[in-house]
Order: sequence, then C-alpha cells, then structure tokens
Amino acid sequence: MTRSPGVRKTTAELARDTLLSSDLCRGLDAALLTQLETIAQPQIFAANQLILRQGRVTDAIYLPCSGSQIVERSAAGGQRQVLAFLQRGDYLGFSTSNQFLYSARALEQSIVLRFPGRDFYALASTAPTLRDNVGQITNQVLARVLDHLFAIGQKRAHERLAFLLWQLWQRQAKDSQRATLELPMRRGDIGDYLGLTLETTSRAFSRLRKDDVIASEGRNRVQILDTEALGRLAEVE
Amino acid sequence: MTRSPGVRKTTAELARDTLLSSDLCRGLDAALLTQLETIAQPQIFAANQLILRQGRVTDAIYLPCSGSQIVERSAAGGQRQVLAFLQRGDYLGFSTSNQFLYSARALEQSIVLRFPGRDFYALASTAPTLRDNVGQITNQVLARVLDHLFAIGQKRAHERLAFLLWQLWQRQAKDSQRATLELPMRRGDIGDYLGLTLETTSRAFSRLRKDDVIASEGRNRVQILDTEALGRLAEVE
DNA sequence: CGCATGTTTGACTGTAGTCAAGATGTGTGG
DNA sequence: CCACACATCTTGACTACAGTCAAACATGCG
Repeated sequence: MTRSPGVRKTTAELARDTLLSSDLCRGLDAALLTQLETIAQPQIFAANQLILRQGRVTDAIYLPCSGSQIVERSAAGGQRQVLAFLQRGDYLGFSTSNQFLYSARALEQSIVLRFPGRDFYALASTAPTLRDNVGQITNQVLARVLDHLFAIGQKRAHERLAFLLWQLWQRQAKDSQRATLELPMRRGDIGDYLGLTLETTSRAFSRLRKDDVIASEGRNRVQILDTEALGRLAEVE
Repeated sequence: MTRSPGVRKTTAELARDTLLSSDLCRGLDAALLTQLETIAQPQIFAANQLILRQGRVTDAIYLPCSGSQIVERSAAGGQRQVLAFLQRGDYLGFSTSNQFLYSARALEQSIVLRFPGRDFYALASTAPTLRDNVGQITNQVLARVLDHLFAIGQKRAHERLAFLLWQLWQRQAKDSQRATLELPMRRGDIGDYLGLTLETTSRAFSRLRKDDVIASEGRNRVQILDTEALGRLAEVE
C-alpha cells in the first residue's frame, strides 16, 4: 500500500507494470505483450466487493495489481474454506471447469486486471510461450495448495498460524528486509483459511506473542521477532 | 480388479487400452498415439514398492493401469499427509517443479505406464492438443485437491470419511451399479488422508456402520447402504 | 463521545488424540 | 487342515486440544 512519497502511479501505469513483471509475461515478445495489454481491462474494486462468484460461468481470468483479495469456497451448510489470500502479482480464475470453483472478494480497495477468457485463450492458442506460462502458474498454484493441505491436515493451531505468517512473509517482506507484515484480513478469515475458529486463531496469535515469535502492532500488523522459530513451527523445508 | 472370466490381458494390452481411453489421449490423431505408445514404458510394481520419491528430480510422468497407488508427502517431524489414492486412469507426476513434491507407492501389485519426461515434453511441444490435455488434467487435479482441502478444513471425522468413500464410489462403482467398494489402503493411510488418527478413522467407520450408511465385508471392503446419506455427509454439491 | 465492529480472554463442552487392551483377520509352517 | 503368530483393526478409558458461549476489551467511525 505505501508507495514512495510524491510518486503516484495512475491505475493504468500500475496495471501495466504489474502485468509486464508477472510470470504470465515471462519470455513473451513485444508484439504479444501489446496484444495482451490491448485485451486487459483494469478494474477497481472497493473493499468487500465481489470480484468473481462461485458457480458462475468462467468468463475471465484476473491479475491483482494492488490491494489484497481473498479466495473462498462456501458450502450449503454455511461452512467456508478460505483458499488463498492474494496480492499484487498473484493470479485468479485459471480453470478448465466451466464454473468458478470459488468466490473472490477484495479485502481492501483493489486494482485488478481482467482478461476476458475468450480473448485470452484465443491469444494463448497462437502463442506457445504464453500457454506454457499459464501451465507454470497452474502448477505453482497446485504446489501452494498442497502445502496448505499439509498444514491443515497435520499441524496444530499455532503451527498453522505460523505457516500462514511464513507464507505471507515470503511473499510480502522477505526481500525488503522488513519483518513487519500487513494483515488486511480479519481473524475469522484467517481461521477459515486454517480450519480453525476465530477464537482459536486469536489464541494462536496470543501464544506466538507470549513465546516472543511475533509482536503485534495494532490489529492488522505483526512484527516477526524470531524468524527461525517461525520457520520451525511452520515446518517449511 | 475382476475381469471377464477366461479373458486375461497381457500387461502390454492392458497398458495400451488404458492409455487409449485416458483423458491424455482425447482428440489425438493416430500418428501421435503411435508416438506416445513408442515412448511409454510399462512397469510392474510389487505391493508397497515405491514408484517415485519425494525430492527426487522429476524425470517422468506416470499413468496407472491396474492396481492401486498412494500419493503422500512426509515431513521431517514424521508427519505424513496422504494426498491421493490412485487407480487405473489417474495421473501422476505432472509438475513444473524440478523436484517431486510427494512420493507415490503401490498399494497392491500395479501396472504403471511410465513416460520419460524428456520424451514426453518433446512430443507435447509439437502437439498442441496433447499439451491442452495435460492442462486439463492438471486442472482436474487442482479441483480435486480443493475438494480435499475443504473436507479436511471444515468437516468432522465421520463426514471426512464419508467424503472419501463418496470419492471412491464415484470413481469405482458408480457406473457399474454396484455399491461395494474395495479399500486396498489401511486405516492409517485413510487417517493420514483425512487428517485423523487411525483410531479416529476406525471410530468413524463404526459410526457409519451404526447409522446404517455402510456395511463392512471383511476389512477391505465396504458396502454402501444409503447413498443419499453418504452424499449428505460428504456434502458434495 | 458513544456506538458498531472486531478482538481477546475466560469458563465450559465436545471432539479427536493418546495409550492400552482385546478382537479379528491373514498368512505360514507343522 | 489346523494351529499359531503376526498384522491390522476395534474398542475402552483417559487426556488434550479446539469449539462454543459469553463477557470484557480495543479500535475506529460518525
């Protein structure tokens, strides 16, 4: 969210930068990049606004450019499994099913690039490199879901939370040397991501605080004090 | 497992039949099918034998043709998450990571078709349809893992078991009108698939028996008595 | 400031895990 | 073919972790 002071990118600029540095565009030639930019539709979603709805026909894929988003699956019984927390550079909507298998919602105001499915796949059918990149991305998603499955199936409450914080840290702050994480989601969202109730999630936060693994700065920010301990709890290889 | 009496297929015949009727070969022309058959290596694994090992470099993909297999991920702490139970027509090994993210083992004696990665991807690079099929399969795998994640994250013990039995029934017996399932895996394997201990898994079986949802015939066979109840517990949409 | 929303904590309950014994299959050799 | 030994599964008793219900505590907003 914070940006260098004085420099304010336009939506179009931000979207363009995100697209060009994304895995989707790795190795693509200039002509193809231009075509991709042509079919891309920058969209702004307000906090809590639905980006795509579970069960609807798959009509597009999305590339988040700013803000943060949540991907979730709901069942008739009212249960909800949060499948992912997304941010700039993640992907959304790739599927060969003709219905979306999940919903996606903006957690904060977000800029998202939308690629109409028809246009995108038409383009991909002429460009093997683009198609390869889609395959790569799908495999990355699969790898992440397998990690997630392992965490939920085998770990205890505070270890599951450590797993999530580790994931977010890898993504958000690792390169920037900072050990402070933004958590735009609520405790209930985290609980539904980890297969826990919001109360148990809160207790897991308290436990990590007590053990000096993290420190809280307000509700939506945590500082990682002991990276090694966090990694041990998360049991990342 | 049971086959028409008197007719005994050779390994090569069985492998060929499985390959030709697989999603992998959907829409491929005759020349390509021949090439695929040329690079395919039929292999026989004894019960409990390792097919591929977690952490090894990805050198091949596999197509199970008979028997049943288990896919699992192990962590340093000794925990194990079973990721899938495979059988004829499933897939194994697709990945863009250069290491296998899991191990696979034969549960019973199994015939498996092996496609060396180098040969397979060389072939795929010249055949868009084959490449499309790989993408489709990866997406199917992803969809299954998302179901699995939901079950482990949100369901109670006996509901998780119902989910697995439902999955196996869909795959094994639905079309053949029979409601009898073979369970070649042990209770501990099922537990590690569902994120439960083997004792809790056993109690979940007992509960489904008590509620007349299933009946057991020996240790490795169950009969589904109440399909509707099973589906309700599994909460499949 | 006061209310609404979200989080933390407490007390209690319930579900699943642990440890241990007994039952049930399964395979082998006498 | 039976008896025995071993694997695996089931059940019981107890424990521990997470869920539920409820109250108190923050935080942010009009």
